[in-house]
Amino acid sequence: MSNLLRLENQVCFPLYAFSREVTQLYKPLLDELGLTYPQYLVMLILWEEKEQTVNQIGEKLYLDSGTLTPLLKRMEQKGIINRKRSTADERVVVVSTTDLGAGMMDRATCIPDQLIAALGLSIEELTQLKTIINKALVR
Amino acid sequence: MSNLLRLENQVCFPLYAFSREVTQLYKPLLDELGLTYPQYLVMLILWEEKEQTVNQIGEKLYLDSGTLTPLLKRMEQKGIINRKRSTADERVVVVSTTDLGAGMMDRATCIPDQLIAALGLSIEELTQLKTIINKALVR
DNA sequence: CGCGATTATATTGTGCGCAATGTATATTTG
DNA sequence: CAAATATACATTGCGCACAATATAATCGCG
Repeated sequence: MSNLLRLENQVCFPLYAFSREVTQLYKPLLDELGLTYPQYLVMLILWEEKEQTVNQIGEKLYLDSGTLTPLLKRMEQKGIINRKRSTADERVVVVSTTDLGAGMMDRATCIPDQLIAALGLSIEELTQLKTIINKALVR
Repeated sequence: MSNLLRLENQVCFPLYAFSREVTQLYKPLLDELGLTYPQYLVMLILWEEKEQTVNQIGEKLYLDSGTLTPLLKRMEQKGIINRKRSTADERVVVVSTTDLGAGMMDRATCIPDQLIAALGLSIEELTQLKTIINKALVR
């Protein structure tokens, strides 16, 4: 068979497997905050900028409303974010952290370091990884 | 706020976004075969070795029966694989390609090259990416 | 102003991914 | 050999992802 079709020769399979692996590495850390990984990404955005529309969140995370609407509703249920229609434009839903959600930031500050340690890659490797991936993402 | 919590400073977010992006790049190519990306990975395994147990597939793809059982049933429905209990050990389900599934390999040979082109990364970058990720995966 | 086009979000349906649990079959051990 | 244990797969339930479509609000253009 074609060598290129061998699983061991795939470039994208390690990427796919590693991405899931990383989510698993986050899990024990995020469990303490009661967040999933996509929910954590939303919180990162809201900790930076208190008010964001669904659209803005979607553009930053490359996710559409089919994913975000139910995800944000679950976060609202947990009491960590608010969702309210903009009065200026009734189509827009503005998302913001509640006090509870804002207060979680302190407990999250240790997560990046813990995760980097769990990955077991050097800073150079991490930088290379990020550089290569960002190059492909930007296109 | 902590610099490490900024979305733009995350290492894992680009990985997560890129992994999904790559699946989207595969989509038009795999649509012609009627496969999803995880199903394509299963076919790669079966094209290499005609008979594989659910367990062997799971170990190679890092997926459990909760994912594989329904996925393999869908592939069986499409008529591209067979699932049958081993007579030697009734617990084991042996998966193999049908003639239809085996015949799809020819049409798949062009996919790796097309995908690499779509990624827009140099061979060196692809090699680096694979090396770094594999190092983290092996641990 | 009115109406077609655009925009923002929601809904529906399908397919993963994974934790937790169930069930049947094998294997090990006393 | 029987009971305990381990193994292989299936099932259930939940949370993403994403395509396709729906709905409502706004915008732009004549």
